[in-house]
Amino acid sequence: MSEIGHNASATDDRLRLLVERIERLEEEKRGIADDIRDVYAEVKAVGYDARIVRKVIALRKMNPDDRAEMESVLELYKCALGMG
Amino acid sequence: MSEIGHNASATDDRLRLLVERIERLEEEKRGIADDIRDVYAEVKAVGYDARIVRKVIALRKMNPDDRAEMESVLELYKCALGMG
Amino acid sequence: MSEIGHNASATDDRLRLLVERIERLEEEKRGIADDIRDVYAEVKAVGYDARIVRKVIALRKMNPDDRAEMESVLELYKCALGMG
Amino acid sequence: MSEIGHNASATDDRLRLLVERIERLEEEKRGIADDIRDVYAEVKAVGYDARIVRKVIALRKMNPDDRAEMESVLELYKCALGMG
DNA sequence: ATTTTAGGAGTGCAAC
DNA sequence: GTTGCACTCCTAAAAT
Repeated sequence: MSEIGHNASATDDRLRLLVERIERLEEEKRGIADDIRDVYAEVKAVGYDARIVRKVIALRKMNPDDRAEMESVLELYKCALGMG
Repeated sequence: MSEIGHNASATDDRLRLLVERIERLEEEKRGIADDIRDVYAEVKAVGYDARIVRKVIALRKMNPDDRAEMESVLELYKCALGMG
Repeated sequence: MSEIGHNASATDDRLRLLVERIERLEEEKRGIADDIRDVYAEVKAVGYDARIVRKVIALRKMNPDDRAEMESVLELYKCALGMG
Repeated sequence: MSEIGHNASATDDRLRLLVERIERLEEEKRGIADDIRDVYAEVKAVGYDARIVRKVIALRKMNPDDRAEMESVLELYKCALGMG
């Protein structure tokens, strides 16, 4: 049983270490998410519309050509639907 | 026990009925979601950009004043960030 | 220009029809979601914990194999923490 | 107009700074998400089932009371279906 | 290539 | 009214 027990323990430890690494990283990630939430709170506190700031940030993530294309297609569809 | 048994059954039935009503409604909802998916497939099949059609539909959901306001604020922020 | 105008209109109509179909379906979907909300209100009104009812319904959605797997994972977790 | 111009610039800078802080934090967050992905790759490489490891980690996140509640709900579900 | 799956974003609801 | 929570949807990665 000692052999088996030893092997099982080694396996358990390896799994445990991996799990703990992931959990630590997830905690860091959560911390950063909290920071982001705080900044959005500040955005709102100083009078900006957080929802729109989110949209702007999403737009900034796109490359300029894609953004221009998207915007022009959107205009096209809006016109087609009488929303111009 | 018959009293308790009877009460428990009545309670179980009431719960079961509520659960089954919810499940039936959820199934209906899923069916409609599937239909929507199908229409988007058709949107794409005839050459439109489904993602942008989604955006247009979201815009149509807003009342015109809110939409105008949102669009103007978005422009404002874009200019503030040199994305004009 | 009449040709172009005609084509453009036909295209516009096709888009519009698709959009309207989607909007009608989304409205139906919203109606059903409202019905579900009502049933949950009733669930709560007669004394059940709506949150737990949600969990029960989620469990009922799972197939037996997944449920069995989930249970074995629970055991695994307990063993890993010396709670076996 | 210089006053107004100055104020506008100050406002713009404030928005820009907030946006840049958010973008930096989001980049950090993405970096950590990548690290997590790497650990899961290692989990798999040494022979564990990453999907089950995910479930275990999710279970470890729950507090004991929630876990106890979940278990009792499982029982409830089984009873409701005559599997008690 | 296709299909599934996880992660993330956005939306709406309820509780405080 | 605001904050947090739950659900839904969408996108991007992974596996087959």
